[in-house]
Amino acid sequence: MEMKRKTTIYDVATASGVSASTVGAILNGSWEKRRISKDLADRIVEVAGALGYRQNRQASALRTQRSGLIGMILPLHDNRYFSSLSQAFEAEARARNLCPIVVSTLRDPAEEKRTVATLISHNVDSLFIAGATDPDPLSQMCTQAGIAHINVDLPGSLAASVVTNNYFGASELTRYLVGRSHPQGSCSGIHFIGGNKDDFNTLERIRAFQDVLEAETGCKPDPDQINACGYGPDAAEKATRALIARSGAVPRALFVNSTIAFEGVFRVLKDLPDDAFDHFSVGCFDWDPFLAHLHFPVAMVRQDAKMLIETAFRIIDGDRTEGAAVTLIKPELLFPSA
Amino acid sequence: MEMKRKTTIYDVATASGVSASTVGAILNGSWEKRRISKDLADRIVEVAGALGYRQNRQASALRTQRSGLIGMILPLHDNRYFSSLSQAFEAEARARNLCPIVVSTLRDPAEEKRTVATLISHNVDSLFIAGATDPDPLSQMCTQAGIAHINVDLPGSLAASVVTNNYFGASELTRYLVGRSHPQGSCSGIHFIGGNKDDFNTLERIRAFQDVLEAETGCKPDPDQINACGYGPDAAEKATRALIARSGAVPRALFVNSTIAFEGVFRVLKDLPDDAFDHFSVGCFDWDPFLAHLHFPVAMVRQDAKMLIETAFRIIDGDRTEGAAVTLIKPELLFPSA
DNA sequence: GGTGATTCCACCATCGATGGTGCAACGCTT
DNA sequence: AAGCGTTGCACCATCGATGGTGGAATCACC
Repeated sequence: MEMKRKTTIYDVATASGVSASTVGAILNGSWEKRRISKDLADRIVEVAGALGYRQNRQASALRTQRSGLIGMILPLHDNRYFSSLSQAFEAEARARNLCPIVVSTLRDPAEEKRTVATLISHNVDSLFIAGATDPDPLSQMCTQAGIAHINVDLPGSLAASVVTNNYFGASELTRYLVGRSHPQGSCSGIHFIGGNKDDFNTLERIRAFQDVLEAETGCKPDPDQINACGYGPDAAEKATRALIARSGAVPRALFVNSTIAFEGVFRVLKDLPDDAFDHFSVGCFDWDPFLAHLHFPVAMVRQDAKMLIETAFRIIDGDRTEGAAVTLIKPELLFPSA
Repeated sequence: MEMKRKTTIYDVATASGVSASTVGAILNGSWEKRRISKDLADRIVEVAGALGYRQNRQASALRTQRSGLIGMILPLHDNRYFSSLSQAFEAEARARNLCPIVVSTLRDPAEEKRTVATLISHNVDSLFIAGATDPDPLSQMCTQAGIAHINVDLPGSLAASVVTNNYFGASELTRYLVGRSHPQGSCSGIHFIGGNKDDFNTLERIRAFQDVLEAETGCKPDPDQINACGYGPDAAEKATRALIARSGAVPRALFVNSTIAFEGVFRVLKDLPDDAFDHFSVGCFDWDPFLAHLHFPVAMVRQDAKMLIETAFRIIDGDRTEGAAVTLIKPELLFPSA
């Protein structure tokens, strides 16, 4: 069973007494076009099976300029939203008979460039740039290499983008929070926590937060009600503690900008007395099944990973590099009915 | 900026008036061995940069028999444990200058085979088989193709394996649950939910559950206290409801066999009155940050993804295909102190 | 100046699959 | 039987990078 070298079409050819090109044509399905008899085809397929032949994709790719690989970069795997992007990406790739390569780049622009360079070297047939902190240079690299690509989750200006309608989701979430807050005329005590101000999505959500707050309460939120303290639970925890320490009380409402940030916020909230939540409501942009069932209600905005990916594929398949259109995908709103 | 064909070493060669082999040697770092002057090397590197040259890995792979790709299959992405395996795998791959390909196979043996066949076609330099329902046939495929591989998370009999010490983790978790249950002399009312009886890990955990239950209470658990109702929240939810309906009351303790199953169990528990948890304890094999802070305490066993992957790499790097040794990795125990 | 040792680079076959092209062999027509 | 169209397959160049080998040019030294 041990084999030093993989069996090639030449092995199959000599083993069955036909030419390698014939074997190749049969094994890659183009045998009818090459008018090879079905009898021969069947025989060769059998021999190939017996010899354990498997196509060498690099040789094929070298010749045909198609690798059969499709790449996606994203910030990290260990996150419900991003891993559901992976899952959806994979399903679509599989349906197209492509081998998915999903690599996380840890929100590091340098790592993003390195990774894209690697994927280009491996000749991915197309590339999904998801959640890249700096998508445009990546677009340039792809364009120069002639690789079809698309931005997902975060828009870029040099390629088509498919992103969640953050403004819509954040507006609705803010509206929900304001609706549960008293007194209605004030916007103080309603805070935004998490995310990064360099991040387009966060900016959109902040914009919605501010707009809705002002529209609903008639009061312009103070800058220190908005704390884009980064990703990561630790920063969010610290920010939440500071918030409570500063105001001396629990805020009226919190808009938490990711489940990751929520982890940190939660470390604080879980220790509060139960009655602290009587006039306090919390929302989270992003979804986690357990958040629906904490000892206090949490409103969530769930991004539609499947639709994001499907839409992106539809655009890439269409192959129209028509500028840098941005397609918005509506998120799902999961608000406690109580 | 638009480019129809990627620039090759030949383009760089003609552009700079040297031979392609010289360019190749310079661009892949073997120029010193080939005694090429540093002056020339510098000049070529510059030209290559200006032309936007990127190595064609398929051509390189075809020639050198090393693709620079490394594969891992796993059941699914959208899960904290598996996605942390991905994350750890990627870090190690990156450190070795390999491009990681992680593909989920949805616990489907046929999909596992198809995926491994694809990865072999792409000539991955080595393959991690994580959580495969049927690892041995995959081992055979790899062996025939001469591809180094290793089982992770679930052991196989044809290759080295690195798996969590499930028996240890489940023993400790069961001991914890029993220790909080009353009356101490009985084992009834302590249930195991989730997982699959075809799954080695589940079997190990059940074995530990039974052994510890018997050792601690002196009573052999009834078969219907163990319900490996599969993965997926829905089945677990149904099983939990049935359990409560059957016994007419909340059980004394639940051993939930994954966070996914926990989602289902939780849908039931969250609706129970608070005093239902007075004499009720819950444990979950696998970790989730939010589980630590529900309105009732949850003991968790956290598998050490980083150590699993690092150990597997160490074995693969060592390259000793010494039979099918199984290396056990201790999980972390996260039990509420209260 | 001649011989040998270096230095530095060019030439060329090779990896495996692919597809354009060439060409026997066979069948059919008149 | 000559002419012509088909059928069915073989031949061969090619994709881009790599590394063994050959050899021109320069240098050292007697």
